[in-house]
Amino acid sequence: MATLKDIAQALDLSVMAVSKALRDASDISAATKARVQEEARRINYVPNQSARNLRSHQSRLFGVVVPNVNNTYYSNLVWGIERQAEVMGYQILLAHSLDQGDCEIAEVRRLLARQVEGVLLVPAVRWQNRFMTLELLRQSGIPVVMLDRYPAGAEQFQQASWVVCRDQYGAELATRHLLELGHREILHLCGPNGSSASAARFGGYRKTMGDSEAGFRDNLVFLAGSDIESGRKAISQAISEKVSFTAVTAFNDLVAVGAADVLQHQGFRIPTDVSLVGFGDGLLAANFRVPLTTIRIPQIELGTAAVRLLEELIRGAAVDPRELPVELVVRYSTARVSPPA
Amino acid sequence: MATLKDIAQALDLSVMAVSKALRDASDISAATKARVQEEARRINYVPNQSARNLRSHQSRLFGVVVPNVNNTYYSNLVWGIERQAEVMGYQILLAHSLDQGDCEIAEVRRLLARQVEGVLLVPAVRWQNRFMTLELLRQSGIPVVMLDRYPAGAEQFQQASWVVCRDQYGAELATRHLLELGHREILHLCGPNGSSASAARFGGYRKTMGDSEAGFRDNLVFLAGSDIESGRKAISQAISEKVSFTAVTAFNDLVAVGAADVLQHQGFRIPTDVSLVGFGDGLLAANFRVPLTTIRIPQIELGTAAVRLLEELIRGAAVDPRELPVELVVRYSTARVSPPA
DNA sequence: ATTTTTTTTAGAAACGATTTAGAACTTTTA
DNA sequence: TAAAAGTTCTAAATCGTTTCTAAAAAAAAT
Repeated sequence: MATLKDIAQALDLSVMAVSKALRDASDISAATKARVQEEARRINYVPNQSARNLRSHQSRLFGVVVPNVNNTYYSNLVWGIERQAEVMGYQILLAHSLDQGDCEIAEVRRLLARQVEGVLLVPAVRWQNRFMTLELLRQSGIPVVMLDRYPAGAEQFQQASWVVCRDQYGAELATRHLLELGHREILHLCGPNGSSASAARFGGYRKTMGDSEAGFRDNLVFLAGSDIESGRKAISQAISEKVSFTAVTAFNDLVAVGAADVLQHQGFRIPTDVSLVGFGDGLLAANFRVPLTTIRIPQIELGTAAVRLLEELIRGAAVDPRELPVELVVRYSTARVSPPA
Repeated sequence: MATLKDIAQALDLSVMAVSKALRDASDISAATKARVQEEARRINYVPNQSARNLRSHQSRLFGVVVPNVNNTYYSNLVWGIERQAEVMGYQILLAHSLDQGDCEIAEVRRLLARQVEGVLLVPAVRWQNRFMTLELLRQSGIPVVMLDRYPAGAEQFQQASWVVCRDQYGAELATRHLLELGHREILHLCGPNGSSASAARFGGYRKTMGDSEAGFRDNLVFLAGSDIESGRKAISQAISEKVSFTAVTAFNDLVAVGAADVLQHQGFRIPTDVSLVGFGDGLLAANFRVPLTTIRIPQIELGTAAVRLLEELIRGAAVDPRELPVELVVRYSTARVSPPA
């Protein structure tokens, strides 16, 4: 592999001059720069980032930790992150937490070993110690931006911030939409415990129900999770408990899909018998068996916004967390409540 | 950030001894190792990978280039890759080619600058020069494993290999399935030009049709691509050309979904009027409006197998490309052909 | 007690770039 | 014409680790 030294020798220059020429420094003549650049191209010179990094303490590397890229929601975040990072001249190291705290911290440690300049993190929902990762990052002086969710009390970490969507408002929109269609018995299938997004969406549901004539009743709330299977289980439980309902709000599209699956198998028609609202608006929502009414999250923007925040943190600025807007997308899984048979 | 030196000073040892102790070298006493490891933990020591890499020429880094992680198919590959890489002690740098040759080569160059020990690549379908990337990698002495597709003639690159699925066989399965259901007029919606996968799947379709009594007719073949929109366009063209057909084989699930969308809008019922087979079996296939009969690709295994091949290449072994098995998954988008009205 | 062998630790150099400081040369200014 | 200023390049030190070589200490053998 060619090095600066090779170029320097070929052109009878100092290594320094070559280094500076390639970085377009001001104190190198245009003629020399041209010669150097040509030679560099000729021998296919690729700078050694490890050496550069070691000396300059600039890795131009971001670490990204998501539960799994398998999930479209997270892969959209990663996509947004990578696109924006590339624009700003950074590359990304991708790691998976599997939503487990111990994996998360192990991965962050590995990222730190690579001298990443910042970390983008979808915090694992299950922590043994909620702040361990943030604490480690603080100790290392590495800023972090969380996406999608964040632990309550994260404000105390100066080098941390987060980008989420307006979860509570989104859930309010969803619930209000159902109320306006005449539904009164509306289930809520909660997301995983320990996720601020779950809490916020549940909060939006509870508030809207409480403010309505329907009122909030906690026997209409079921713990699901964030995947299809959890949606199946939750709705099955609701059915087996013989709860009466005409509509369902789900933590996300996958939970909605799982619920829809079971409902249809049990003979409920959607939306004739049961209306259903998802959250997220991934590819699946629009193309599901019955296209889902859902709350649209600007997933890619979540990623790009997070990188922008991270850059500000790196520059030492104090940044406020951001909340991105959401909107209701009405498709075919919701309809006016049908009069009781 | 704590360094080896800090530990050495605290324990009154040489930097070397500490370095070796942490790597569990054979010529350091157990007592010293214990002391060192304890101190390392105490001060939260994280080794500097850049320095390590610079000196030892081992980055323990793989570069991964996919068109976009947005696409579930590719994100599944990335997931498989990362999982296996982690097992083998490697981290991954993720980059996007957008399926464009110039992006691809630029990204590979950036990966090389990071001293990656190997590259995993889904080659862009559009090359200005098909072998440019492989050539660059050969020059740099970095092995590469391609996934999903590869340029014809790639055998000449000793440090390159690839992992694909049995594309041709899969298309044969799909076509035969339709023939067995009594279909004779079967469309094929091709994948992008320049992809070996497209060619192989088309080949499987052509062979099976040619061998059957139905025979192969090229007016039943339409160029689509790899996304939903391209599926829409291709089927629209088929309809506008007034081609008579009772079944469709699509390059992948997304193309199938796009086609189904248009078909249903135009009043065709699936599978009553038109049978449809996808390829891939992503999340969407099982949960689409009408659950798709499709060819299952072991996407995650594709990723893990690729990493294993890459490791062999790194060890200097000559490896043969791999073909992973596929299987037909019958759902609800295919049915016996209905007698002409 | 001396030599040999084995175990354990230390020193110096190196990896490939950048930072800092300053030298050599040219041009401008007084 | 000498001093000041600007331009262009160079030398040496350095980043944090590992490799290579060798020295010191401990244990075993004579």
